[in-house]
Amino acid sequence: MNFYSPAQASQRSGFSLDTLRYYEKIGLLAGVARDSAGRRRFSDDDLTWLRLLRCLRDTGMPIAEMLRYTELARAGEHTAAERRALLEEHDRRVAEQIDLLSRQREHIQWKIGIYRELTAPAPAADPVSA
Amino acid sequence: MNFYSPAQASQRSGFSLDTLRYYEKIGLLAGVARDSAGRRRFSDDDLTWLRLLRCLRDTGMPIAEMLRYTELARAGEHTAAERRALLEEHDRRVAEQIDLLSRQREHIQWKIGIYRELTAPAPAADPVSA
DNA sequence: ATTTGACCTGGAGCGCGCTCCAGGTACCAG
DNA sequence: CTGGTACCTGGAGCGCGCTCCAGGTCAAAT
Repeated sequence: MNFYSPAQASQRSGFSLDTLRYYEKIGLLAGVARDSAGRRRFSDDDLTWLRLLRCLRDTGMPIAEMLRYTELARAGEHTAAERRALLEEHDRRVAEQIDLLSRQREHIQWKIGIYRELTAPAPAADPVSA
Repeated sequence: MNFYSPAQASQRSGFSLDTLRYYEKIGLLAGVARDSAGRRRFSDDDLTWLRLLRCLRDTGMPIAEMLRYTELARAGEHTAAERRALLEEHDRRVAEQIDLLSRQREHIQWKIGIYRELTAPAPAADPVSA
């Protein structure tokens, strides 16, 4: 069982110190241990949980929904099916998101193509070289 | 040369009426024609421009940067290289974004996999059926 | 003994991107 | 003439997700 200081947890999770405190405050992160001076000591489990939160945030899940998931997780094994459904739903949205980005990216690249023709030979990607 | 009412422009662009007015106010959309009563009449060119804005927004470009692009576009042909650079930069970010989403999606799917084993036979995707 | 630095708390503030509202105008239908 | 509807304006307000701040505690280093 390793323990991590707030600074280490921040670095490993990619959340800022303030965000870690905020997440604990709103209930996304519970039961973080404290040392005698009241300072947080994050466990490996905490970090694993943070990695999941990071994943959900990165993929655009709103905090309210992460909270829902968190509460289900805390409620016990019998909520597993619901948690699974929640993640599957989210996964579908992520797939759509990727799809939209890919399609819009084609539009961008088509536009870039127009500029490539317009700006002719293309003088390397260095605007200062001239 | 077709013209479109605000409602039509909204529907075709996917931006709300308020957003269209807002975009015009901040300068993302300029030179929209008006009828005798002062109502906007969007042209095909306006809609083409809106489609580009929609594309940039969907891919996460901040408004400040769209504004920059807009100003370059208005400044004339000689800014083409800079506009191209801007889009290429954005395209790279979009690629990264897609990449991140794809990687995080794997994490989600791995997690779903765990729930699949946990919740056993999987009773079709219908939480009400039981 | 004091300084430094990492951490604590509660609560205010912020940046973004809209979204809503009040109050008004112009046109069309009955 | 009366509604009704679609639009107009300027400006206030909002939801989200942090982020910052003031004022304080503790422990190790000098």
